[in-house]
Amino acid sequence: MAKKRLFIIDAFAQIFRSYYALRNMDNGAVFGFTTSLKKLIDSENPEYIAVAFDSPGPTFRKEIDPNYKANRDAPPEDLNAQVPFIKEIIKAYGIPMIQQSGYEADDIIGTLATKAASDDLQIVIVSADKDLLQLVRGQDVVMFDASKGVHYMGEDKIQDFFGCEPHQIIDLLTIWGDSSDNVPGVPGVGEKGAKTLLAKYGSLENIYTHLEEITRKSYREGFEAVRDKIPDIRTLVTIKTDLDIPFDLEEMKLGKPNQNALMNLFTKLRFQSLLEEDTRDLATSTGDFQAITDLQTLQAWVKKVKKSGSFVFDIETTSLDVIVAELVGIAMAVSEDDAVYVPLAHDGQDPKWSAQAIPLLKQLMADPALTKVAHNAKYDFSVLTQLGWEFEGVIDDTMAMSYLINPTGTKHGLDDVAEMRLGYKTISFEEVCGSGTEQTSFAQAPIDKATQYAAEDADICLKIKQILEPEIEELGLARVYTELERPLIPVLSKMELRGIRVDRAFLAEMSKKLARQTMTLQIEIFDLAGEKFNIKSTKQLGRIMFEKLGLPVMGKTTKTKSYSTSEQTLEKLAALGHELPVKLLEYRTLTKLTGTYVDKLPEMINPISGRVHSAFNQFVTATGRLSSNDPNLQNIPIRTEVGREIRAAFTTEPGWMLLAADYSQIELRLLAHFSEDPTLLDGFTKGEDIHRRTASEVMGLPQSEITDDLRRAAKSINFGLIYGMGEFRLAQELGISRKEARDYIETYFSKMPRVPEFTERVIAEARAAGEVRTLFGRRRALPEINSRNKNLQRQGERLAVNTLIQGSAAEVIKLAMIRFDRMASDKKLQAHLILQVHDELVIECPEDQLDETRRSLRIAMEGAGEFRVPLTVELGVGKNWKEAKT
DNA sequence: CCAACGACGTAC
DNA sequence: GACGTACGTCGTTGGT
Repeated sequence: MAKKRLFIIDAFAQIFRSYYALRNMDNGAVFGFTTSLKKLIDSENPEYIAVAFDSPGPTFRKEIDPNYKANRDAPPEDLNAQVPFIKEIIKAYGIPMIQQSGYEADDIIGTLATKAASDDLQIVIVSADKDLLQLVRGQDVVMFDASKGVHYMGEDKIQDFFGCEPHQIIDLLTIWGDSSDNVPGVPGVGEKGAKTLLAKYGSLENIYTHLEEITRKSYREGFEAVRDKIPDIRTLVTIKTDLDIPFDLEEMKLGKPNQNALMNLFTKLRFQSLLEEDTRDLATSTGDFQAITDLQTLQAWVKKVKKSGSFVFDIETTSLDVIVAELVGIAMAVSEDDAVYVPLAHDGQDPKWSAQAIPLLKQLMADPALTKVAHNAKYDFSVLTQLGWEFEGVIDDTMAMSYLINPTGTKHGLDDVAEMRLGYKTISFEEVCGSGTEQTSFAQAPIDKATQYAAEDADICLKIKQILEPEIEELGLARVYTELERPLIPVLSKMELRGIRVDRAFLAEMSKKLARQTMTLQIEIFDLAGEKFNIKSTKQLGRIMFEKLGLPVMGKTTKTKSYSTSEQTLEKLAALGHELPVKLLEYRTLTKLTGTYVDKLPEMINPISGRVHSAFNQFVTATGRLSSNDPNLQNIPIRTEVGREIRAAFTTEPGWMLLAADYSQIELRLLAHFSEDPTLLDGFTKGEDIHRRTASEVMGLPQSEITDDLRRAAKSINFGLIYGMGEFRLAQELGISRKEARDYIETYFSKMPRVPEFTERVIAEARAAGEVRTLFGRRRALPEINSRNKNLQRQGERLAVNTLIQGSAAEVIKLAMIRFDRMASDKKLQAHLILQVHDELVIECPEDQLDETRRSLRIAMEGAGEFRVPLTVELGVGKNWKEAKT
């Protein structure tokens, strides 16, 4: 039988190597150490494993020779910061860490190797440090270096490295010394001399016996000079093998890692690849969940739910589209591993059953004393309210919790969170309903399979809640959760369900006009190019412009070394008097409009409601803004006249009106509030044109003398502050030199010093905490702000400032939405929120409620926060969105 | 045939 | 290398 193996890892050797190999990565040392540990375990499958650490304080060698390792720089601060994580990971793997005050890892390894090596146990030293070769003994003790081609190194390798016999290594090192550890050795004798002499005389002792025979004078003198010091040097280079450390082989037995702890660590460290890898082959659940198909059992469950005060639920439907979705069943859970599924409308089920069951379930949802918990509650809420169910009481959402805990980097789907937080792989929807063309509706799924799937989701959601809820509390996210994100969920649901009316005929007419213009442009472009080609292919276009027609290459090349044909490049070429780029710019504008909006919006009209129901996503952005998709209604054109025309297609029903309300300069007002800059505060308080006011202040001129150019410069800086703009970008923006841009910024900062003071404060706090917090306490982790990569650091600083301002503004408008929704329902207004576009709300209401709605909207928005400057809203009314904005 | 990606462009 | 946050379209690429 083969020997069992004990792998002993030289911790700092591995850590240093990883740190320098991955110095551009955040926590690179942790990542490198972890991956090589995993690789070692996977490829070698060790029976036993241990990690040896150097003692942090002075070692006995230092006492012998104060110069020992005195040449070493202190380890970089950001490496030290990573060590605790590495220890956590080793701990999660259940691997013992051994450290002995006053000794180095080498000594621990030496001792273990000597004590433990036996006929049954082979010691494998994991290190690339050749000094450790002195411990190698036949088959009992070998070295392992995964980074080299040769993995195992035995005694036979000693000749390669040292050119001497195994027993001569210590003598060799004593003579040679070790410059990296600042061990002197024999002066004047280097590697070559040491080897030759040892080969001739066999040992250091024998060299001294025959010292007079040595012909080279410098060698003789060297040996004479250190004769007294030889014992000390020998001690320095000799690895201890007799430390008094306990040795418990059983503890070193490699077991299963603590997946939960690892997942948490990898999540915290944002090691995406490790997270995926570690959960990839996890077993799926073989839980045994029951379906409820009789009234008595259901009644018992309802009773249990009421007694518990809260329950997790998850609905199963026929579609992800909430407008058409039909309810197929509901899963519920009140405690761990105790979930049920109530099938309601599976194929072949008796409709009498759902007629009995649904009222009981409805009653639960409408019970104000019961807290409901769901993952992505907006979906369940939407489907059920669409079907006429009513909700009272708190609805918790584990997706919201997951997002608030880590808004960047990770996904928040139930399956994703389960994998990450529980290390648990759920039954996939495909396993129940098939995939691709084979896919069937959930209603066709057999009830037993459906039960395992649906009840598991409820069970998982409950388990996730138990982990995330305390975390929300601990991370100080309770306020943003309970006051903002949670109450916003039904508001967004209602917005999505309501949708917006789109004038199909108007767009069809517009499409025709644009198609004619596009066709004309296309012909002109082919004419100028001298051939037909695909204008939308940047590759082909680049070839035509820069190779065939020889236009000057100005806008540099892109990442993939193709020519840039961006708007900026085309503008520059157009300015040189070239005709083709002018046509291309027009062509781009028109095809963009048709391709993205004019021809696409009609396709998005829901045949059932006749309206467009775009999604408003709450758990996507890094800052706390909403996002919108299918279609994205947050990037409908407004800057060009032809683009703005598209907004006229967003309309309302006869007898109804649209209201569009914008916050005026909300982000700059927040900048004024946070920085307490007197100029900004005064300007906003007096209702002045803020860009003109700042320009006046900075230039020391009355506002009446501020030219358009000066105002434009001030405006650019004002906005640039929010984004963390540098002088390079400002120069580009204003078409001035870098020096001029730098002067502008300097003058601005000197006249309004509170502003740079504010950004510096935010940055300093973000650096200290490794995260930034918004008005409501939302967090965004910013590991890059402490990176040793200067560019990443700068990036982190910009993100800190921008996230505070953008995120806080997003919170103000979210609160306004909640307030408006509540006011409208309190006042029994029929008004509905329709759209949110970051600083704008669009509402539709009956004409006869216009005044009341308008008042409520203004109050909801302007009163959404108390700041050092007023929040003001610009409010317009019209039959369509374009009209309402003017 | 499809998924992933790059380039580009729209919004705030 | 140089200003933040999103999403959609198109063409290309690199697989199946």
